[in-house]
Amino acid sequence: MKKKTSLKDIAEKVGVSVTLVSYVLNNKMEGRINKEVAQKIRDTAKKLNYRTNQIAKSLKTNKTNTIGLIVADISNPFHSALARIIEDEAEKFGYTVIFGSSDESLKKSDKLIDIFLNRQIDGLIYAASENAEAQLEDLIKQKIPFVLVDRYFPGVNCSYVALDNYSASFKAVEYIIGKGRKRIAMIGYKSDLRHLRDRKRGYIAALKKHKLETKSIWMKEIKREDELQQVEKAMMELMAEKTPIDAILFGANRIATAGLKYISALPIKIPDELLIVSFDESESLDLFRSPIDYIKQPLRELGEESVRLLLQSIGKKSVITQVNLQAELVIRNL
Amino acid sequence: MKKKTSLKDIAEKVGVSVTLVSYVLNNKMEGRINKEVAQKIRDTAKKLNYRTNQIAKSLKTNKTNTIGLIVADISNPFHSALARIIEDEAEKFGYTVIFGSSDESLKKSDKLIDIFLNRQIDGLIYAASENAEAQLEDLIKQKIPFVLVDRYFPGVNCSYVALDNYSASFKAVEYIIGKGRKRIAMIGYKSDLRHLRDRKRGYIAALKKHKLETKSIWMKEIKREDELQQVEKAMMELMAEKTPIDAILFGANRIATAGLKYISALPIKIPDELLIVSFDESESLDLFRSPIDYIKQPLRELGEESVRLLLQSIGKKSVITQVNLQAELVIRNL
DNA sequence: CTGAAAGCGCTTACAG
DNA sequence: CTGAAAGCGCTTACAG
Repeated sequence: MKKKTSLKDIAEKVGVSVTLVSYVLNNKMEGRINKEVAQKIRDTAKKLNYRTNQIAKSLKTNKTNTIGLIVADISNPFHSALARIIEDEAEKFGYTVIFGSSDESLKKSDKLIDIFLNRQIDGLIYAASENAEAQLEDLIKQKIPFVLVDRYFPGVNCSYVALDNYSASFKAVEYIIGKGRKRIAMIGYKSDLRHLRDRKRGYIAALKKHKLETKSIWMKEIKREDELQQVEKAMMELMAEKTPIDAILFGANRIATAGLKYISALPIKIPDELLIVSFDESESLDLFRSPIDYIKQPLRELGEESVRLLLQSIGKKSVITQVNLQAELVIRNL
Repeated sequence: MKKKTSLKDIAEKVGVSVTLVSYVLNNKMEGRINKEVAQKIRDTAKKLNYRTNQIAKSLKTNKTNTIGLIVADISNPFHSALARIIEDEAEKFGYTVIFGSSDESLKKSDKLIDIFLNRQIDGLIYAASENAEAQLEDLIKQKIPFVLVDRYFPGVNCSYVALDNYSASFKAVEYIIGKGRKRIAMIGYKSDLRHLRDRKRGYIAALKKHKLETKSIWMKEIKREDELQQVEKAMMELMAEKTPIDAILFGANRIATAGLKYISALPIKIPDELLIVSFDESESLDLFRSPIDYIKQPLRELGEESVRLLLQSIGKKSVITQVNLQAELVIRNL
């Protein structure tokens, strides 16, 4: 790579000081600088193909205009859709995004945070995983600006933007009940993550409110490993009962995809014999035999708001804002 | 944010020079440094919670250990899956990834490249869009290490890792022909991008080789805007013929998703009346009435190889390597 | 075995 | 209206 041109190169060429070049190229002291000199500097910069060295600038200004984004897995459609929105919103404010996938592992996220902090990110948008409390407290102690997205931790006093998972779940189950279903199951992840627990709580609460049966074997909790087999097993158990279930709520997009794959091989009438509602959008829902109802997360708001909150807390004293957005229930079987 | 501890802080605390601290923390001159002093430096670094300032280091070493990744849209499953693989592979070599979505727009990619270069990325992995030739020549002229992924440009002499799209398409159509189909259509994007043209060429070539009819109205080219409607219109036209088509090749995952949505409302027997093959994997293919055959891209190789080629060309004199990987045809209807 | 010093490419008070 | 100079936090030849 040939040497890049620096402010000094321009200064020498034009015959002025580096200071002046810096002012002109940054549009500072506009009124006070000789128009002609300024123009000459600009022309020369263009001619020499000058490019600001952000690294040098960052070192001096202590600002990198970079946001770190940690999600569980960038290849998960939910996360990549979120990433795209965050990218666009960040770009509006002159920020670039570096990203990493934690695979829900504390160790990996620790490592990512470490790398990101070494790189002097201005702030972090973070879909934290289980048992991240200590890690988050540490970020707070270090006064690193960050905003949680999608996830939240009751014991940790920090900003977040997430779904109101309890209400979303509650609403979905009430809708199912309204359709006359009585034997309603749910498959969710076995996890202490609050947002996932809230989904389960909403499910139970809606059943209780309407005095419907809540059987513990109807609340299936699966591990993330071998998702496909786990969901399959859960479905089999649910269908094996003498009086089978007549509705099911899938607690996440990947569970739905796995569940639908299983059901697609079965001769059940959907939705007549089994009403299905899922969390999150996904292609699978559209292309199943009959379109599946789902709980639509306000992705755009999630992404945009998390960027806005983060930028707000960067620099300024951090006001803690916690947002739980409402979901929309998308009904396709009328 | 409270002041971070620097090498100087450690040096003062221990009572040695900054030089020495730098050496120790970077494991340089290992044999030549007093063990005890070294240990003391390490201990103090840990105690003061020292964190390398990568920005300062980068300014000095002229290396950021950062890769820029530009895809059309990070929320497209194909791209996000690729991004994940690139992330993991880059991480193995100590690189972090910053990303941006170009939306197939030259203007946006120009802007992203500009931003990335200002940030002194060490190299770029780029899924370039139409008419990018001049832009790429410019990168070459500036000696920016970069590798194209997924896309390639016949006139541009640079490294790339992509599918052998011609063969993939050819193979898929031969498979269709082997199934006894005679009236085979294809829907692809209207685009001069070489990899997309190669898919069309492979389709035509296979038909010709087997002396099958090639009707121009069977080769539908749609615009990326209003994909859904465009595909719908194309499908309607194809189905409207007196003797309808008996097979179709979808030229990309989004086209397949749109096409399947349309077909799912139709009372056609799949695959008996219409054999469907699609480029790329996607959930839709699994959950359609009957699983859809597809051309599987070697995503892992694409991602890993692009990182490897890039790292190879960073620093070293760039050897140009062009790779066209073979696709795998995944058959589900036996 | 260790340190003083230059320098990476910027910004910005300060002085004139 | 303009410039000399310090300094951001590192690395690294050079000297001893």
